[in-house]
Amino acid sequence: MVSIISVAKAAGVSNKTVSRVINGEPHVTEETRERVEKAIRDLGYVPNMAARQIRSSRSNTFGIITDYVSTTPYSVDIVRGIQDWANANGKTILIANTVGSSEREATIWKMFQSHRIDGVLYVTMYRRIVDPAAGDVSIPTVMVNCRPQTAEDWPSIEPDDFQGAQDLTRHLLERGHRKIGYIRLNPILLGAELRLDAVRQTAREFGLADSDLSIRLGMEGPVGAEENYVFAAATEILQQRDRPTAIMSGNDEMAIQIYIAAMALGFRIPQDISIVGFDDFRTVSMALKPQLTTAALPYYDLGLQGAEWLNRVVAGDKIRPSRRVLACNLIERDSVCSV
Amino acid sequence: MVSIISVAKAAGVSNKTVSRVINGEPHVTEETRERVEKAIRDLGYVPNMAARQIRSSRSNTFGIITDYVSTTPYSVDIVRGIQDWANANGKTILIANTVGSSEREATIWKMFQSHRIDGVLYVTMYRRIVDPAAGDVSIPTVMVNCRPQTAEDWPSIEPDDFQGAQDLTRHLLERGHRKIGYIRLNPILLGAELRLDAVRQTAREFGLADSDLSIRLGMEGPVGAEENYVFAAATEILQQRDRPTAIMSGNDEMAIQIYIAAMALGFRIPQDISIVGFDDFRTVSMALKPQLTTAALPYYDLGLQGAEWLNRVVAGDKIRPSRRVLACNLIERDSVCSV
DNA sequence: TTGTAAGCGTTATCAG
DNA sequence: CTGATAACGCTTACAA
Repeated sequence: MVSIISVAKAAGVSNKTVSRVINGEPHVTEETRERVEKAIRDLGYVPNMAARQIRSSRSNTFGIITDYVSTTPYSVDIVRGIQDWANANGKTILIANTVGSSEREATIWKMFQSHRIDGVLYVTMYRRIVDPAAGDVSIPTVMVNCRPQTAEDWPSIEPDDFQGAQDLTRHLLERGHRKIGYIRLNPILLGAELRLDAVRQTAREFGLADSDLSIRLGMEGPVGAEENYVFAAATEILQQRDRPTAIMSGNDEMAIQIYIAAMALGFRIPQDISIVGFDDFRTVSMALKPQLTTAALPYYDLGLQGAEWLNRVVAGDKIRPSRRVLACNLIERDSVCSV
Repeated sequence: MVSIISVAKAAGVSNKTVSRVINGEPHVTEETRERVEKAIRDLGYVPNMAARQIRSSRSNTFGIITDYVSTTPYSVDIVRGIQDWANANGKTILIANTVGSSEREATIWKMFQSHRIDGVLYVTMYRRIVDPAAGDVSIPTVMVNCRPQTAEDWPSIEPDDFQGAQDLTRHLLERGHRKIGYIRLNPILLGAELRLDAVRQTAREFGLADSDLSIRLGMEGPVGAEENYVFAAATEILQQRDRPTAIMSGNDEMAIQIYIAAMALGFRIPQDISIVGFDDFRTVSMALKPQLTTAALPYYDLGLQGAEWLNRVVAGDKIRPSRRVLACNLIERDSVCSV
């Protein structure tokens, strides 16, 4: 492989001068610079990151450690956000998946160490509280879509499930819906409770009685192997005597079954029954007919801002507050109408 | 950071001996080994990959260059397969997305070079023929889910769309379906033609006339911004006088609209109309009610075997044939019944 | 403005 | 079986 020395020879200068040109340092004649640049081009020289790192002891690399994110369809946008930021800022990204194993997690931290990673983004697929097995390792870390169980040593950045569900509920209430069905997310998920609370609270603010809300459990059990009650729950809600005019789904995926349940009973969407989702998982929300009104999880921005934040932490900034929350914007499509 | 030298001092041996222990080389007394290992543990020593690489000139790193794969829900399993292999074999993975920009692609190849990557996995989200802008760079490469336009310099590994569609068609024909609707994938995709050909050919083999097949275009236009005719096409097919008893969908996602179209017309699935998908995109195929019978794209194995293959290429193996194809297995669920 | 020399943490070579 | 020493490609410190 062609090294800085061959370039120096070809250009008739010292290796240090080549280094200066490569790193855009000042104090190089325009003429020398051009000569060096020509030599670089002619020889096809590409700097060796490993050598650079070993000397400067900064790897310019961030690690992403995640449960399943990068291998699961749901939250890939977090990774995209991180990559875009890294890309724009000349950082390299290393991704590793724990797949839920804490043994594997320990291995990953070691691996990160051996690559002398500058910082870590700890990302989870579902928003949740975690207890990272970092062990003795101390690398600057920012948590994305999750937060630490114990002390707030590490900054975290999360979606605002509460506000998202609030907006969605208001959207319905402002369109005259006074009886609303809600099919709950798996209670294991942190978002489940927040979303449900928001629905309840907002309904109350608009003067609804608790009995105006038909709340049913949609899923239950360990993530990836849950029991699915959505279809049955939707069917039951829709067959009530004084049935709701709108159903809120714990997420977009569950909305598929609500659509099907509604149609099986002969209801038209949205004329007979309005439906909203949550997440804006587009493969579903845009494939449904009519397209689904939902609240978008700010995954891309979570990743982008998480990376940016980590960069600041690595640089030594002490940033407050150490917990940040990003809005879930309402995406209005065609599954809701006024009553 | 604690280096090999501090360990050597602590253990009272030379750096080379430490190196031997770390790399599991022979010719070290059991006793010496233990002393070194203790020192390593006590000091929390972790080898520096960059230093190792600089000396041995092998990075033990593979690069994944992809259009959108790792940032898009569809084919993340390819990446998972690669990561699992890498993980089991002590390789590091660098992922970069071109997002379709060939300018960006050139940058990525440079980046890979500067990390002295051992090999590249060129992965695409949809199966297609590509023309990699590797430029002058020559790193061992294996193509996954795609193949080169020109010479077959690079090995490729792809799903067998033809066989998958064939199995699906047979599955229907063997259950007595004699009139079949087919809603086509976007013709831009390589899989579209293969799947359609398989359907036509298989139907003919079973003695069906061309008129027994109702073939309609489901999508059209640039990927990511296509026109969607699925609902209309399904509705039209189902309203024919002598309507099909089964509809095959170009993929699982499109099947959502076929379900909805069928239900809107009052058909029950599968009693009145059987439906099959393609891909086994589980967020859809398992969320539908009844769950969708489909053919599974072998994404995980594509990744796993692609990585393994690349490893052999890097090691200098000349492997024939240079094009490999993996089966799309039929996944039988509940959306088909016999007539 | 440019060059020399040392050193980063490893592995390779070869001698003991 | 073990160790001294060179070498990898680069940056840093300092000298010219």
